[in-house]
Amino acid sequence: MSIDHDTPRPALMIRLLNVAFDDFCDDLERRVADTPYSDIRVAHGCVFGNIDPEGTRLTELAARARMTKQSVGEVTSDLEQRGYVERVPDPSDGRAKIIRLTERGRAAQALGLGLIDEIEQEWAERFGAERVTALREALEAITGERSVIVTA
Amino acid sequence: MSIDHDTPRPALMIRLLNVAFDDFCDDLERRVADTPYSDIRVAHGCVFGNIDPEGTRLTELAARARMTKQSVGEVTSDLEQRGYVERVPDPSDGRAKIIRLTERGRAAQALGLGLIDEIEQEWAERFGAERVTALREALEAITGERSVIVTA
DNA sequence: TAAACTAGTCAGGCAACCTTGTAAGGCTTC
DNA sequence: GAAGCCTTACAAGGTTGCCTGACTAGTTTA
Repeated sequence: MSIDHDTPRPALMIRLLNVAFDDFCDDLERRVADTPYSDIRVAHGCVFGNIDPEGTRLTELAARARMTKQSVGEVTSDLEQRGYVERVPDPSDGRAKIIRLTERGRAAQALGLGLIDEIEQEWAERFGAERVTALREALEAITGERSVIVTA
Repeated sequence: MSIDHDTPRPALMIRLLNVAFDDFCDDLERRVADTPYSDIRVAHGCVFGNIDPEGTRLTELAARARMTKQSVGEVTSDLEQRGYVERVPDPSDGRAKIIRLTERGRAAQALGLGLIDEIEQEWAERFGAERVTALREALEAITGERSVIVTA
C-alpha cells in the first residue's frame, strides 16, 4: 500500500477537529486569565459546564463529563479549596454529597460561559455567521449534543 | 451576574468540539487496534500526520504538530524503537537528522490515513454528506488548514 | 438481615505534554 | 580563522490531567 504524494491532500478531519478545539481552548484560557478568576483552568470546565444550579452529585457530574468519578473528584477538591464550590451532604442519601457552586463559583461560571459564547460570536464575525451556524449544526448532529437543559 | 436557567441552553461550542474530537479519536483507536499496527497510539499521529515522504527534521515536525521538539522527539524515539521510523543524518546539515518512515512505517501511515478518511466517510453516510462537507469547510476556514501539500 | 449494589475516597500509575540545561555543529563578522 | 551567536538534537526532571484498583460507608433488595 502506498500514498499518492503528488496530488495535494485535503487536511485530515482529525487534525481539523484537533486544531479547532485547541485554538478554542487557548483563546478561552487567555480570556479567563484577564478576569478575577485567572486561577481557573480549562480542566475545571468538567464541573462548571455540567453542574446544575441547585448542585449535582459527583457521579452525575462524571457521567456528564464522560470522565471517571475520581478525576472529577480531584477537580472538585481543587475548586473547593479555591472557594468555587462546596460539598454538602445530600439529605436524601447519606452516602452522597451534593457539589454546589458558591457565590464566587456562580460568578465565575457565568463569566466563563459568557466568554465561550463570545468566542463563538467572534468566529461568526470573522469567518461568517452561516459557516459557524453550519459548524454548530453539524457538530450537534454528530455528537448528539443538542442542548443542555439546566432547569432550576 | 447570574444565568437564566429556565431557557434551555444550546450546547457549548467548546463541548461540541471536545466531544467530536474525542469520539473521532476513540473510533480511530478502535480501528487501529484491529490492524497489524495495534501498537500505534493516537499520539503517534504527530509524526505520521506531518512527515514528508522523503523524511522531515524534528524541528519541522514539531512546528507542524504545534508541539515542542522534545515531545515530538520522544514520540519519534518510541516509533524508532518499534521500527516505524529511522533517524538518518542530514547530509546538508551536520547537526540535523532526518526522520524518515521505514517500509513498515509507510504501510502503517497509509493504513492510518485511510482509516481517518473512512471515519469521515461514515460520518457522511450517517449524518449526511452535506453536513460533513459543511463541517469540513467551516473547520478549514476557522483553522486556516486548507490542505496538506506533501510533495515527493 | 444478609447479599448485592451504589456513592465517594484513597493510593498509585501513566501518557503526553512541558521547562531547563547541555553538547555539538554551522553561520557570520571582523 | 577565531569568537560569538544561532540552531539542532538530546537528557533529566517536572506537571497536568487523566486512569485503574481497592476500599469504606450507606442503601436497596430478597
